Amino acid sequence: MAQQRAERADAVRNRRAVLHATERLLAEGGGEHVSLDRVAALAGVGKGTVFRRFGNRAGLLQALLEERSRELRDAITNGPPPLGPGAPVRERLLAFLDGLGAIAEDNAVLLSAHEQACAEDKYDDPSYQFWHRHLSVLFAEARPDLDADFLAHAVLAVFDGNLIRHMTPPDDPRRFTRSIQQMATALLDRGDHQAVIPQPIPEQDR
Amino acid sequence: MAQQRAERADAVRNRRAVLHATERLLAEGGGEHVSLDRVAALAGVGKGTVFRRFGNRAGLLQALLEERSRELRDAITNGPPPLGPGAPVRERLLAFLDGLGAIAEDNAVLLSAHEQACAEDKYDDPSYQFWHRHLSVLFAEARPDLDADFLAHAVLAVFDGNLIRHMTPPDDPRRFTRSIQQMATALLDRGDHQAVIPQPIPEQDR
DNA sequence: GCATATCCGGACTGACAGTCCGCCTCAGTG
DNA sequence: CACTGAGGCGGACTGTCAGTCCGGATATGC
Repeated sequence: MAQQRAERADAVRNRRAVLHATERLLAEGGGEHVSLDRVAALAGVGKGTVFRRFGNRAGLLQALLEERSRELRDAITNGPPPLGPGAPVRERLLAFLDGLGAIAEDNAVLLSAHEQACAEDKYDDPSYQFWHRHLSVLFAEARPDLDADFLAHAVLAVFDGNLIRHMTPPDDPRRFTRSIQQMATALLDRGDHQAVIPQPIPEQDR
Repeated sequence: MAQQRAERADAVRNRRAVLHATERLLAEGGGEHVSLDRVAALAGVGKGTVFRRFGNRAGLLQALLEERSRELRDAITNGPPPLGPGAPVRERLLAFLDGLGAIAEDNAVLLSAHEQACAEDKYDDPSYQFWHRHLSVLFAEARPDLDADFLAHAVLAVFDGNLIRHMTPPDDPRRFTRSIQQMATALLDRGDHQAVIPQPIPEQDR
């Protein structure tokens, strides 16, 4: 039922080659220069093969993204706390943002290219829906007074490849993750006391 | 100095015609179908004219967006409170989000098309920088303990045409604005009830 | 009127996503 | 091994689009 017949050996080989070629092109040139012609050429396969495997440009990039995030997905579903079930909401949320932030920082170019290719249907992508549901549940639990569904979308909207590249200085590759964790923390804190430790910081002008 | 010579009358007429044609195409078809060929044809001008006026696709859409938001920009800089200077931070932020939210809700398709066309250089766009600076100043004042620069980017990241279309039900066109106001409010509230002295707001520099 | 700086139109180029179909190869069978 | 056909393969082909270019038209100042 899962598969009537195993995938043919050459098909498997080609799928790997295409993904690998895509990685290489993304790594060397800017994400815009990754045309499917070039991917096919570098992978040593025909263009038709790329489309048969991945459907379209968005599908190819999505497959790559999925590969990079499968581990995190599994850890959230089945792994030990704080990523997996069982930890307090706050710890779980921070662990999740740490994981997703790392992936995003490491793959900002891929992320940009994917956003570019996806256009509308980004929100139907199963990966997106997984992250959204996870965040949504956490927010709903911690802040039933807010619109958790919206907050989940809002947090994910910040995982924008271009934005990440724009705000990540070379000497501080994890600035993005720290900042979004700080923002999420601020969102979790209700009007009542606790945490955050307000730093004096008199004021900042720019 | 402002202009060595006034713009020629036909040039002005054509610019209007092109912008108007773009509006019409955006309004009837989905944003993706607004090719510059079509815009030129509908406007009754040559393609070259469109490019001479607006530089490229992104420039055209940006011009349209700027037209739709000029009023809000002016109100923030020179208008009366709560949009303009003088109101407490919280009121000013909510008024701003109300205004920008309305524009975004009314122009979600245009917004999507612009994001698609802009790609990287969205963050260099003067309009974007204006909104960002405004938000950044407000956040810095209300929450000196947080990363105001990041928060401003994060809030603007949520103004995504596709996201807005995705989450706006036909019977509640202002859901987006309400939700983002709620989120911003949550971000302003410090964890403790430490008095946030409502300062008379000196003004913003630059 | 006349001169010329400016603008106009649309043919042209190059690049790309996605399709199609005849050929080839793998893998299962006897 | 030889056979066979389902499925995979390649790359030519199509349609579309952004952006360029230049000969010709025209508004404007004198």
